[in-house]
Amino acid sequence: MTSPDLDHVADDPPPPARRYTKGDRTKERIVEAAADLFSKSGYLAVSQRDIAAQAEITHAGLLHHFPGGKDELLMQVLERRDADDAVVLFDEHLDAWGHLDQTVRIVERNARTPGLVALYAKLSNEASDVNHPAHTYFRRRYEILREHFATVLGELVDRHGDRSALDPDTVAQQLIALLDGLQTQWLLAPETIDMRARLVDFLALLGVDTTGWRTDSA
Amino acid sequence: MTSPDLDHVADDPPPPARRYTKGDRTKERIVEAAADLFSKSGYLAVSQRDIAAQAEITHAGLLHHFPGGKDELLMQVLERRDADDAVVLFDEHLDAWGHLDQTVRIVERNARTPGLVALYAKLSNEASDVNHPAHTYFRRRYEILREHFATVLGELVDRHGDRSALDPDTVAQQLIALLDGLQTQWLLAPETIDMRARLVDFLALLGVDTTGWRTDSA
DNA sequence: GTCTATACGACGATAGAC
DNA sequence: GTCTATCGTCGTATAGAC
Repeated sequence: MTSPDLDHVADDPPPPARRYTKGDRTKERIVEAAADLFSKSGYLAVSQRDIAAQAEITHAGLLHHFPGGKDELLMQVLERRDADDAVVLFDEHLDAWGHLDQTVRIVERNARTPGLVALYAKLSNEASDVNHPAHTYFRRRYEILREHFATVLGELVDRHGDRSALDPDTVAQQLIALLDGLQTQWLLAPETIDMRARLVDFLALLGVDTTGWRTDSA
Repeated sequence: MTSPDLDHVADDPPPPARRYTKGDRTKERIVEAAADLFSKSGYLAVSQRDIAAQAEITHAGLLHHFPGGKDELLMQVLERRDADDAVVLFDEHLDAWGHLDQTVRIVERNARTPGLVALYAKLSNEASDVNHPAHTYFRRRYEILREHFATVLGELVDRHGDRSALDPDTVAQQLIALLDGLQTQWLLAPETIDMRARLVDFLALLGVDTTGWRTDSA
C-alpha cells in the first residue's frame, strides 16, 4: 500500500534543536522540488539536474547538501509523507474497527493522489534488491504494517469469535498484499477497479461488520 | 503476479514459416543474454552495452537487430516467458478446480525463480506510466488474467452455491491483487512469508475446497 | 542482411575555485 | 555554501564496410 507509517522507521537521534541556517532553507527547497517532481514523473525519470533546476540551484550545489544524490532525496520525501500517515494510522484513541476505518480512508485518499501512490508502488518493488537505498526502509515498513494489522485484526477476530480459525498475523499479510495489489491494477487501469470496494469486500469476507462502508461506487 | 499468459497479448500475424538465418541465431543469443541479465540485475540496471557484451556482439550490432533498444528486448523476454505459462494456465482440458491448482503450481515455481519474478513485479509498476514501452502489454495482460480467473471462480461459485453473493469478476480482481501483493512482500523479505499458503488460505476463505493443498510449510 | 566505427547529448559524480 | 569544469558511462543515431 502507499503511505501509512513511520517516524518509527527513521529513528534517528532527536535533532539538536539548532537554529535554521541558510542551508536548511535551501535543503527545504530541494526536498520540496524533489517531492514535486517524483510525484509527477516517478523516481527514475527525474534527474538530479531536473531537481536542481526546479530548486533554482546548480546540479553540483544540490550534491553539496545531499551527497547521496537522488537516493538520499528519496528517503527525505518518503519520511516526510510517512509522518503524516503515522498520525492517522497509529492513533491510540481508536479501537480496532476505527483503525480499519482509517485504512479505508487512506485508500480513498490514495485514489486522489496517483503520483505519490505510483512512486511508492514502484519503489516497494525496486527496493527488493538488497543494495537499493530504500531496501531497509521498506523491510521495516512492512514489518510495522504487518504488526499493526495483526493487532487490529486480532481484536476483531476475538470479538466475532466465529472465525477464530484465522491467524491474525497471516491475515495481516493477506490484507497488505491485497492493498498493494489493488494499487498495481488501479495505477495501470484506474477505470477498471474500485480499490475501496475491493478492500471492503475482503473485510466482509473476513467477517468484519462493514455496514456503513459498503458503497460499491465503482 | 508473475508469469501467466500471452501469446494472446502479442497477436501478430503468424510468422511466414521462414528458414533460420544467421541473424535469427544472433537475435536468439541477444534475447538470451537480455533475459539472463534482466533476471539477475533488473531491467533498469542493465545497459545495452552490457547485453551486447554478453551476447558477444557490438553495441551497435545489437541495435541493428533490435532498433527499439532495451524496450524491444524487454518485450521479447516477456513474451517468451508467457508462452510457457499460457500452456499450463489456459489448458482447456482442465476444470475450474484444475485451473486453480495450476495457479498454485505457478506460485510454487515463482518461489524458485526470484529473478524473473522481480522483473515482472518491477515492470508491472513501472508500466503504469502510459508512455512506458510495456504499458499496453500489461493492461492487456491483466485484462486477460481477470477474465480467466472470473471464469474459473464463476464455475466454483456455481458449484458451491453457498457463496453465490460473491461476484466472480471482482473476486478475480482480489485474487490477482493478492498474488501481486504477496510477491512484493516475498521479494522484499522471503523468509517472512509463504506465498503458497496465503493463496490457499484465501481460496479457503472463498469457500473453495482446498483439501490436499493445505500444507502450511512456510 | 549483418555488423563496426564513431559521435552526440544527458546522466551521476568529483575536484577545486570563489 | 555555491559555483564551474571535467570525467566516464549511458541511450541513441548515423555512415559505411562486408
